[in-house]
Amino acid sequence: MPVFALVDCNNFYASCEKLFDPKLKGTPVVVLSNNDGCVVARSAEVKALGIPMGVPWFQIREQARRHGIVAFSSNYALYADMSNRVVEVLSGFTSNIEVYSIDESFLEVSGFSNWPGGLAGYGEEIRQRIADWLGLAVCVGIAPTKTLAKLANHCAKKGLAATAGVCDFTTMAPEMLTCLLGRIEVGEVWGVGRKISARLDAMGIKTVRELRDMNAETIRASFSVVLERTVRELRGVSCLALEELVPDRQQIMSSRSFGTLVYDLADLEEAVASYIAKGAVKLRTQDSLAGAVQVYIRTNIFKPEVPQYQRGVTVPLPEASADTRVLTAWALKVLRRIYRPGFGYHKAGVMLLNLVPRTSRQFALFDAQGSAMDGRSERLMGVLDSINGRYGRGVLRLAAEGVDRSWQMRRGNLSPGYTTTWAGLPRVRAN
DNA sequence: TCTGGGGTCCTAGGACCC
DNA sequence: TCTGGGGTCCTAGGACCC
Repeated sequence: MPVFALVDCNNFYASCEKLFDPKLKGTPVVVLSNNDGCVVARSAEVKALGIPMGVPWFQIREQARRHGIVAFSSNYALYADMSNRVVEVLSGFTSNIEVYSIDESFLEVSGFSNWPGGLAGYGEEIRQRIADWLGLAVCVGIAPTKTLAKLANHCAKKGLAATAGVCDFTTMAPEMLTCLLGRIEVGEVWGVGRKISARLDAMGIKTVRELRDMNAETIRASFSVVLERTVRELRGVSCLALEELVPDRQQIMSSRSFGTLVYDLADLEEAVASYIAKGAVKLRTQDSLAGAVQVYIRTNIFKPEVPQYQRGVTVPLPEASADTRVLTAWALKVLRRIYRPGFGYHKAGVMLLNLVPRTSRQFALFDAQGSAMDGRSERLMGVLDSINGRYGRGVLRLAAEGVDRSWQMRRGNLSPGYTTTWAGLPRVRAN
């Protein structure tokens, strides 16, 4: 029987920002989405103020000023680096890890029940070590299924039936657990989102306990096999395994809202070329080729009073490729086809689709001279990636990506790259 | 003035096959 | 008078996650 521990960082992005600036201790901190659009992370102080997740920043700016909230633009380089450090510390506990998201990992811990203090003691040690070594707070939920481990983590975070950030369902008396699940809203369950919550609510199912006790076949008939699996997991039947190997992406998306409205085709071309370049790096990192490219552009959907236009078109490539030049040429061809002058564009994006492993490439029938045959493309892209890997992303790039890039997103309150750039290293002064 | 980005999985329905 | 049964593949749309 497996036992899962879910380790989840508290207020992760906000905690990363606070970590390197001691002055922020006790200060309410939010982190904003790209373009400084929405609130995507809140420190404990901000949550206490009742500011909801996902709210547009401009709507609460005045309120934030009154409460002295400090806002940061997203610094993904910092968060990704701290995330890697957390995973490294966790790797010291067990090698059976699934890195589920930037701030969460599942661990398979059935072998550690003899640990001093049991699995809860094990969880406590994880918490302590991450706090000591990285200065970050995490909560640990332990249970026989992943879905229950998520809920246990929720209890640990909310202080429900848990001591100091660890909650272990495996040692809890069944009546206790039932009682606890009866106090948690069904929408907290992993896999139950807004829509399903509303439908369950209409059926009179409001708590986790009520969902757990539903007939699984009924749930399957009225919802789907996915929710049926959730019900079984809530009963302690493990249906979801630890996924230690990260499968290759099936599609790669790259898109951004612009810092200001974009009217010119030339600017859109630069943006699309940049997004392709970014996606192509990911593509080559997983050693895949794209068999199709999609490009889309759209005006600002939040401004229905201005003329609206949006269009996206997918082209299959004659031969799958991971060459930035090839992908860019196709993407620009699509863009020129869908572009309509006179609109203020708010966002553009590209998708790399029909991905296949490079080793199972299908050559084009009528293109014996093609880039695939000579290996020069792969060598060039290899050099491109290694130079950018060493000197920074975008140091070497196609001219199509532009120089001025007036369309780039806003990042007005970006913190330094504390752990990722030399100039950003924190300084410690001894008095 | 101002509203993120990047993914996965499942299902239903249509086209097509023998 | 009367028109089957069983299957695959693809796509679009909808749900979910962080």
